Amino acid sequence: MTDQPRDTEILPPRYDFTTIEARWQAYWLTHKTFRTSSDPTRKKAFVLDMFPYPSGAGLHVGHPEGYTATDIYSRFLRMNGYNVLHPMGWDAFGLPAEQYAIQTGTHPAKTTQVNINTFRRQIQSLGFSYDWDREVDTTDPTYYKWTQWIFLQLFKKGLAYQAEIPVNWCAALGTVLSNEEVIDGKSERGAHPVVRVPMRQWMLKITAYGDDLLNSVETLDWPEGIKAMQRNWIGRSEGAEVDFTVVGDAGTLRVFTTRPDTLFGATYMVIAPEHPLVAKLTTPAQKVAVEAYVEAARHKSERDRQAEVKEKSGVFTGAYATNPLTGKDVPIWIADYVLGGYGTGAIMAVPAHDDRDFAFAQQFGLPIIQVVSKDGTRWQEHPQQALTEYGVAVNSGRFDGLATLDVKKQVTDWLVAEGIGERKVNYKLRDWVFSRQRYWGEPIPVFYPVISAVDGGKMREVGLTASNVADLVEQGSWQIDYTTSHAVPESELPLTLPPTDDFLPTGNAEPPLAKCHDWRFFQQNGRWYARETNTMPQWAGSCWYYLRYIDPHNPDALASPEALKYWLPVDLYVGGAEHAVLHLLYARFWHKVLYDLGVVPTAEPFQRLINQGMILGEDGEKMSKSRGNVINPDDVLKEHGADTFRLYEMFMGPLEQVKPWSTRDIVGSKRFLQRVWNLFEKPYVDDAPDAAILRVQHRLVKKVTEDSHVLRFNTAISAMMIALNELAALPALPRETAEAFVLVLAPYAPHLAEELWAKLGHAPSVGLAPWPTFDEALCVDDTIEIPVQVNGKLRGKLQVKKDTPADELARMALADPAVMKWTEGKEVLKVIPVVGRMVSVVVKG
RNA sequence: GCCGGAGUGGUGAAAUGGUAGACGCGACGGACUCAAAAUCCGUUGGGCUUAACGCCCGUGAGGGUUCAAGUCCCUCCUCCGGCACCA
Repeated sequence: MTDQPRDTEILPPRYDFTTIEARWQAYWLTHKTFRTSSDPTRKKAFVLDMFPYPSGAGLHVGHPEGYTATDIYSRFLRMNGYNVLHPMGWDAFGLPAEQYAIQTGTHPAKTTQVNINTFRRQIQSLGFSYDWDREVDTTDPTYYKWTQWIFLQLFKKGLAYQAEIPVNWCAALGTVLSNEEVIDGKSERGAHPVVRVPMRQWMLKITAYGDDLLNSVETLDWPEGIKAMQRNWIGRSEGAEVDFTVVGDAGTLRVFTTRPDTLFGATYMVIAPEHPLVAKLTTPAQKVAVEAYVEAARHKSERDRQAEVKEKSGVFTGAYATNPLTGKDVPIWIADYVLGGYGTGAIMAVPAHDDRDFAFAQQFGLPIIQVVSKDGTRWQEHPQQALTEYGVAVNSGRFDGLATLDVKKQVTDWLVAEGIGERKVNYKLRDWVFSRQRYWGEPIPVFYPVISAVDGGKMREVGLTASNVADLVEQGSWQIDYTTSHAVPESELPLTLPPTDDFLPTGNAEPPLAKCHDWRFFQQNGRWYARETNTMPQWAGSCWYYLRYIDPHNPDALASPEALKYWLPVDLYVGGAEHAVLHLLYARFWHKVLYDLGVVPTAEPFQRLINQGMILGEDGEKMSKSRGNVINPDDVLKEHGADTFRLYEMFMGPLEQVKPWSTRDIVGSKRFLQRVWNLFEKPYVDDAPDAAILRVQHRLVKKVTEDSHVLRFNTAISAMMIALNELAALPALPRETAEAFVLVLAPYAPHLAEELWAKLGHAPSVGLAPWPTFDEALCVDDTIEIPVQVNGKLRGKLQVKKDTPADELARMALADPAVMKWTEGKEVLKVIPVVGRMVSVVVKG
């Protein structure tokens, strides 16, 4: 082994990816090869990745998948003359850094910087063509200045408000979570228990944009599934609110229904346990039972409630209300299958035509009256289930025989005319709980007056320190007047986080910032004020980062209007489907607010969206530490190099598809690059390629061009492999063909392409060289093979000139011996020649 | 239950309604080598066969449209993702 020195005269040098990749990565960085600037004279493309949260675990093999796709696309567009904005940044506020800080005592700012550096190094080692001068970091005060600025615009428009509402409190995380962050009654992060408790919170009125967010979903070039999820989450439903008069009491009980046509079948009513009228409606005889039920419902977790979907629970209040259509009195029940937070928190129950009401009525023996029928006939027996589909009205007095849609309209008209109801649209979407009781987030730029608990006057005491004020507030002799919120003046932004070491949660609902007295309390014109100590959720920074990329160093605006006009909207946005609701809905909301303010010129931020499919472990399961099936990108890079890694991830299958990693298969991509290297070790000739080689070349360029346009990178790579297989057989390589090959390879394996481009005698960078062209006519062989089918089965093949006309094809097909075997003695009914494609013969007998 | 998406060789996959399985992996056979690795060449959907020629079957199941269906239509099954007491 050791006594056999490598004979460099005979063996071609191996493809040395380590040296090549280091060389070109350094070149691109120092020369800022891919730096971008606005240029209104050029066509633009904004190609965006969902920026990562820089976790301590480092890059995952899932990250490079989307990043490689956008990088190939960006490089492809650049070579095709586009001015491409392709940036990267860090979504660096958030719970994990803070959790880590709590465990280790390391300040989150420090952890975050370390993690960002790791991520940047890893991302750069993949050779992506980002414009690093545009890197953004959501935790940078010059960045979050504008996050706070946007919050102030929301505040001024009345879209940010405080409310004392039941929120999703997660004790383990020490913070509240938005509805979107709670999955199955547990926190999205960490799966910790979540309970509903009332707390003062900052809210964003996303519901004000419900219709807008819903309607413009239609204009987006997004995957159908994501659009459906957005529609679903917004959950618009049209119906009516109806007043029922409570018996023996002048009051009314208002319900929301989407089926006013079934009012005749409303045989009882249900109010939520949280409903404000519970106490008033409950009769003395039922008081004990109702109070016990309400108390039990309050202590049920979300999870408990969901566990009993099949089994309903409830208690009769003792009260009755009058059905306005039938005039009959119906009992009012209280049950937790009616949600306090949706509609009016009360329903009219129509057990015959609603599954939930049916189950409840069955369980408690309440009457079930059919008022809709599929065919006009009535049930002869007790029904087994509710009929929820539309049909025609029965048992509905003057509406009998009318179709459901007509009954809906007429009943609603009647309710409106009588003044006991109105048309109403409801949304599942709730306002966004925007405050978090954590340290590592953007401070909410709001403050409140500190007032005396004794006389309510504003404090003018002199000679006090912030600590004194904190003590007085603690003792309760002074109070913070949360009802009077003042915005921090825009000129004072950013309101920076105090650099405290005491960032641990307080153990109760009070945020860590409350402990920073010198930051929290300040005096102005002799009066004391207290800053808001809640911070913003992680989603805030990611709601608008794509805008900052457009003009990242602008000190006077989040971005200049000219730059925004040039670059918006994002032409391609690639990221994981896990952000289908949260990030994409929030970002769209902020964008629409900014659009209404005239800050951004488009109604939607992300015109086209693609979700890359998850990369699974080799066992076909989701990668996770506990399964031990995690592939570390650093290891792959070290062993195979960045070009191989990129190529393999794209060759695995369609971008959108979920696919398992295969350590075995990746060698195929590496072999390909090695063989490309070997190909360019051949001598070059300057003669024009002959027709056969020219055909290989033009087919290659055509296929890669077309597939790159539509992001079908797997088939583009396959086309390169096919071309390589053909060219590898040649003794020498025509220069023209060699150059075309390097150029189409460049977006996919950029390091190797730069190396070969230099080897061909060109100056860098191949990434900025013009894309090669192809001639459709040169892609087709002069003679082509035409299959002949007889009765749908392949029976023969014709070798013909490519332009052979239809009648000639038909004649040749019928004269072909292989075909004649199947037509002999049979009647030829029809011959269908398709020029350049095939001939189909139909025979009988 | 509802909403999305997908079912093709041993395997990742490919196929404007027009020769199903390109390309890659693996496997098998061969070359090179003392040998191995690497590399190169060949074969590789299943079955039948007089095995050179050739035939039958085959894209989750069943129907339909068409000269022609993996592709379009209907019914069903399975898997994946999301939502789920929202009246």
